[in-house]
Amino acid sequence: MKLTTDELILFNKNRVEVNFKKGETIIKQGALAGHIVYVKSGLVKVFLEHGENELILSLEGRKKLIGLQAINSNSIYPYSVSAYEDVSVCLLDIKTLKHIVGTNAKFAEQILNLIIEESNFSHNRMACLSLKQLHGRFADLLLCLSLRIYRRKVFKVPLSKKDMALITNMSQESMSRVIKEFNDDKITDIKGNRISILDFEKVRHLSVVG
Amino acid sequence: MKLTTDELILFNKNRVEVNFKKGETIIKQGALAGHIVYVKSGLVKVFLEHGENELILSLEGRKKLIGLQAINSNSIYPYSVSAYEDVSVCLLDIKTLKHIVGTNAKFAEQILNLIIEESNFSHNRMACLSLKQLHGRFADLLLCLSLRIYRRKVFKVPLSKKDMALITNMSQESMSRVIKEFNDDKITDIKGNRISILDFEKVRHLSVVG
DNA sequence: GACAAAACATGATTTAAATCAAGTATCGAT
DNA sequence: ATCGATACTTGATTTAAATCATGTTTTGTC
Repeated sequence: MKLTTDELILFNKNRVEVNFKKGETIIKQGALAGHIVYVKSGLVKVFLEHGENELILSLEGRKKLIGLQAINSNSIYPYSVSAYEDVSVCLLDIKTLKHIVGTNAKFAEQILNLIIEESNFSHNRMACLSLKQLHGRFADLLLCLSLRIYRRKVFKVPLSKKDMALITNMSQESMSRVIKEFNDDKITDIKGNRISILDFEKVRHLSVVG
Repeated sequence: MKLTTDELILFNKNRVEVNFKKGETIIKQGALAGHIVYVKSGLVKVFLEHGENELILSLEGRKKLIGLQAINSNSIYPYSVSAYEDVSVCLLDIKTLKHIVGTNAKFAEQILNLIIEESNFSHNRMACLSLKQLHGRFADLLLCLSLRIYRRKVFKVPLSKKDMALITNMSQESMSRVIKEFNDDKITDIKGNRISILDFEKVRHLSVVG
């Protein structure tokens, strides 16, 4: 999503640039929100901490705003965010943002649109996780990486197989088997952390049929 | 959620009251959004249509606003809504609402808060569906009905066992067995469409442990 | 009230996927 | 280069829950 002039002005006034190392926590669920995060580079995961388990809500890459949900009454982050690789971000003071949202209706409308978009994305992910099985879920991850994050058919990911298993809500062993099948069927060519999508239509089909 | 003065003024100016019969579609996913729905009475389901399947996003009862996600750029409803029983609603013209959102920042902020709240609810539901198993999911349904919708421990629902199975994403047969177990263990007393929660703490516990 | 049609219950079987188990490959540190 | 640790693979077993199959109860209709 492109940023508007309003948002760019805001950025230039209040930005603090920070780098996070691989594995570091960028946003902690439950903490009082001090800022919204704009990802300049690197891949991050947005996730719910739920007792022992975690549920990954989304992967986000460059040019994404994260933490907008904390612009609410209590200013508590409703999820955690951590870095899959070294990440560079801008931190935007949440009070400033809240002030602008409360006074500039056009700006508020745009933030609203961003959150609605995320809400729809989240609903789709819910459908993916609860209606599809292994192959469909992995196909969805491939589509997400290829279309939303890297915008190519061949790319390197900072994700281990274990990470991918967590994202698609399956066991590590199942992940291994699914990848093997995709490779054997010439749908993908996945070696180490290099992913090549060979048959995009088949991936899309598997995503649809579940 | 209580409505503010602003919202009430809006209501009084633009409301059209409509009744829907059990089973009727109130909002159709993919359609151009003409209005936002305020539920005056009756239980409705909000759901994604996903090929043959459907994924129930939430149950909503009286005093809820539904369809806020359609206040976005393209004004397309991102989900369907239908009536579990005879339902009485107010329809609010979406153009009017959009206009107010675009000009009154305080109002926009409130809508934003509502959508953020729904977004958090939705994330929790995602966690429920993908991390918990049968008993935990059913416990969550009981908590939702008892705390969010009816605000009592004994209530009648317009839901068949099949409906409840769909909501908790399990088969009808599993639903039967889970209910039997809950009744046998004196956690609930469910007969026909009357639900009594006998041991609230146990329900809460089952919801937590999954 | 009789009948068909749903809704519901329950036991047996099957299935998808997790877990368990045992291995190999890869990576990082010394 | 060696060692240990971690990541990954792959087959065997187990498990949760769906499906299948059948029976029973409830509901609505004429």
